[in-house]
Amino acid sequence: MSLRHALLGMLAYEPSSGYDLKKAFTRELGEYAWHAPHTRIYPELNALADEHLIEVVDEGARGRRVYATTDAGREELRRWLFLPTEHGKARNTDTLKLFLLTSLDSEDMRALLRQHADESAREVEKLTAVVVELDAGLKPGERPQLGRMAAEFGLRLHQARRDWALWALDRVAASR
Amino acid sequence: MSLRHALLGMLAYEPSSGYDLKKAFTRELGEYAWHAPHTRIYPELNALADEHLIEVVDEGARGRRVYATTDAGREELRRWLFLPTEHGKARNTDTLKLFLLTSLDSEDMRALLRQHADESAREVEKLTAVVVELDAGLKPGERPQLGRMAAEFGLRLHQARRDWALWALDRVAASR
DNA sequence: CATCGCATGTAATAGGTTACATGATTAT
DNA sequence: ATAATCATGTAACCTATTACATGCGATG
Repeated sequence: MSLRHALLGMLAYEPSSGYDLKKAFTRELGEYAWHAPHTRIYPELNALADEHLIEVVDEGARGRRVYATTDAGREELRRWLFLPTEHGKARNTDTLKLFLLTSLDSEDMRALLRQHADESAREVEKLTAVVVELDAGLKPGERPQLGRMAAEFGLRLHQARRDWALWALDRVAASR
Repeated sequence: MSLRHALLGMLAYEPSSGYDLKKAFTRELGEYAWHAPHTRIYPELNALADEHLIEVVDEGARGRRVYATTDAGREELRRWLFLPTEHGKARNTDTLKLFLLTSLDSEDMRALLRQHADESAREVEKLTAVVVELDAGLKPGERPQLGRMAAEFGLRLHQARRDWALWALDRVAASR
């Protein structure tokens, strides 16, 4: 049940409406960490509010409700964040596809590795540009920004994926 | 619906029983790519067999059924593997935890980054040992092994995570 | 002959996806 | 006025988790 903690964390970082959160999920968060459609976000917000882990701090036009994490919510978030990593419960489609490569014949395998290397290389380019842009507008002494951390993380992850794919291509070529 | 493709791929790589697959899911596959409990594996195997994407190739003691991927199954697997990566649908608890760091105060944040860096460093050590062992027993010209590819991938991923956490620690220290 | 691991399953519940739905406000 | 976007929801269906359950075969 990570969705509730994602919401708790995002609302602790910055009070937002369900609609705001929905948009955040379509950005960095949905790309690398966690995705949820609005049809899950709204019910979960209502449940969290019922349990007093979040609360309405503002109401706007069109029934807009801005939530923030309560003290109880922050405690629950902190508890969850410090929980040790659970092993052996991965669920990552991209990684799965890389693993299943070995069930293809060599030609298909090379083609797919090439595709993965190219895809990751493109992501590296894109994220490098994002990082340059973010760093240009940085004021010294500011608090660490979610977006900057996320971009750096994505960058390093894609570099690793790209390098792995190139390594694997070499390996397939060598074993002919 | 990645589970069916995970099964299709594993059975294409090597014919196995549901019990064999269950064990594979608790190893590399479940650690990095995809996890499923036996209560999902068996019903899905039955569904795949009904659709003639896999078939029983052997029966053993205690009702053991060994399945293999059919030609139709291989086609479906290939189609899925070559599908372009879907963006913005991530679901990765570890990465989520890294992102939500920024909602903690600086002290907690440093402690958690330290924890993540240590955890990844331990994984790097573990996987380096695995890689050394696998390479020692390698015959030249053998077909690329699932385990070796997986270990290398995990190794590079954890190196990237560790380096990111160390980078983030530096950054938090600098912003004080 | 007891215990451990093999091997598969059902049922209840929780969580996630997709399709459908509605109304308010802002910009053109 | 009209379209686009804001803002939230329900319902049906599918997928996943957890608890419970059973019997066979090998090993000591």
